[in-house]
Amino acid sequence: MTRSKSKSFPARDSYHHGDLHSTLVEAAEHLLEKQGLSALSMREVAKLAGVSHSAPYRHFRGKAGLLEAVAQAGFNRLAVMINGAHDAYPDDPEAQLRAAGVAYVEWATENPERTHLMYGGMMKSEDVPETLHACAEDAYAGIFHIIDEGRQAGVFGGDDTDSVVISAWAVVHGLTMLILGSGKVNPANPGEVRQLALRVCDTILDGIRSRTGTGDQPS
Amino acid sequence: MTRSKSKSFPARDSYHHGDLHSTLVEAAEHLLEKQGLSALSMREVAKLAGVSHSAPYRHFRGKAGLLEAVAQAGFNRLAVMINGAHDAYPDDPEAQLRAAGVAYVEWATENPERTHLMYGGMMKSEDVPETLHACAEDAYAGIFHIIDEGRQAGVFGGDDTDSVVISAWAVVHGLTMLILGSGKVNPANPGEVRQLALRVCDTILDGIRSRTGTGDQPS
DNA sequence: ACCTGAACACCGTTCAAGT
DNA sequence: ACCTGAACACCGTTCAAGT
Repeated sequence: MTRSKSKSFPARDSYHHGDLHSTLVEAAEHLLEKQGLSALSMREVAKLAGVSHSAPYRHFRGKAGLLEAVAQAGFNRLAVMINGAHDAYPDDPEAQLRAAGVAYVEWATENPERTHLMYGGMMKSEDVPETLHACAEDAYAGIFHIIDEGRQAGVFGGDDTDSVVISAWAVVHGLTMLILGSGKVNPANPGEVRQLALRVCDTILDGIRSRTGTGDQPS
Repeated sequence: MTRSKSKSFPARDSYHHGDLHSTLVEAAEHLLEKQGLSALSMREVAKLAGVSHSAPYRHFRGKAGLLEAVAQAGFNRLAVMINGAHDAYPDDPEAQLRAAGVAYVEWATENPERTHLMYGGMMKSEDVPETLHACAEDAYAGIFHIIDEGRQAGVFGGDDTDSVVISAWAVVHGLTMLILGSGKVNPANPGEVRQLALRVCDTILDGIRSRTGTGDQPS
């Protein structure tokens, strides 16, 4: 059982590793979800990737740089999910928002360590790099797009789109944190997670729906 | 500048330390907010408290135990704030909820590292101890109390109190995480934080207000 | 250009020994 | 009962040297 070459992280066929950069990111994601952030060591990641413990430093600016790459990948995934929800329900902003919310909560509760990482659980907020903010911005833009279209169609109200977006994102993300942290809900029970997510989405929809109900609104 | 005895963490006057337990918690809180979680070491906490690096192990079950105590203190603080908001606005559930929400967001943005710690950013969720859940439960009970009274008074609607509580807590906590993690808002600008918190509270209040508006509701 | 292995300073934790 | 200091295994990071 000397798992020196696992299926997911194959050994290279030469002195140089073909694509060590992404191999390291995958290894880090794997160890992160398996052992938790506090037990994640650079040396273990390198060992799992099949290289010496100093090799990663040619590809990332230390441990923080590697974790930053993992967080970025998470935000990119989020943006893809949100845009997918938008495209799946054309001309139905409520359904788009519900689908995006449920997908977010489901993914995040299935990948708790990555989620915590993405929201800065391990770096002093001052030195969170700008590239990470840019990735979060992409996901934010997806929600903004859904809500902005919904407001133009007269489905959603609110004074300005940004504050509606913030409220919508906040409930969904807050629910996720409560599920992960409270012990009141078993994250491994997909039905319960989904039901909670739907309920919370409905509450926020009740809060942001246009009050006129006619489809047009005061300029 | 050999700050071997600071004002906040005074040296003891004998071989035994009078109250090392709480001195260590205070030292940990201080270093946590100053340097961030990843830079917090047990040895530094001990040095700041003025004892040898092995002394803390008589009082806490390792580093995890010390951080657990810090997180517990945070939840207790939260519960006090929520109950304070309740008592400050008798018979006005909307004002109670707004006050609790704003107080929460303000405290959490001023103490970002402690907040991340409380929500499990550094422990595998499986082994978050039961005592921590109990403290979170106290804070949860405070919100529950406000919303339950509001529902009985006909101010709030919803199918069951728990799901309303979850939505309310989620927006507020989610907003906090967004402020800390997004870089879109400067947490050091109290006016902006307060304004955002109020807007988000109003959105959720719009979502949970009773639809009858008369003060009584179907049993 | 990319990877290795020795080296350094640090860390968490334990345990016999001191007061 | 509480605290110390040496000890151990580990970690992040650097750097001359190898391919």
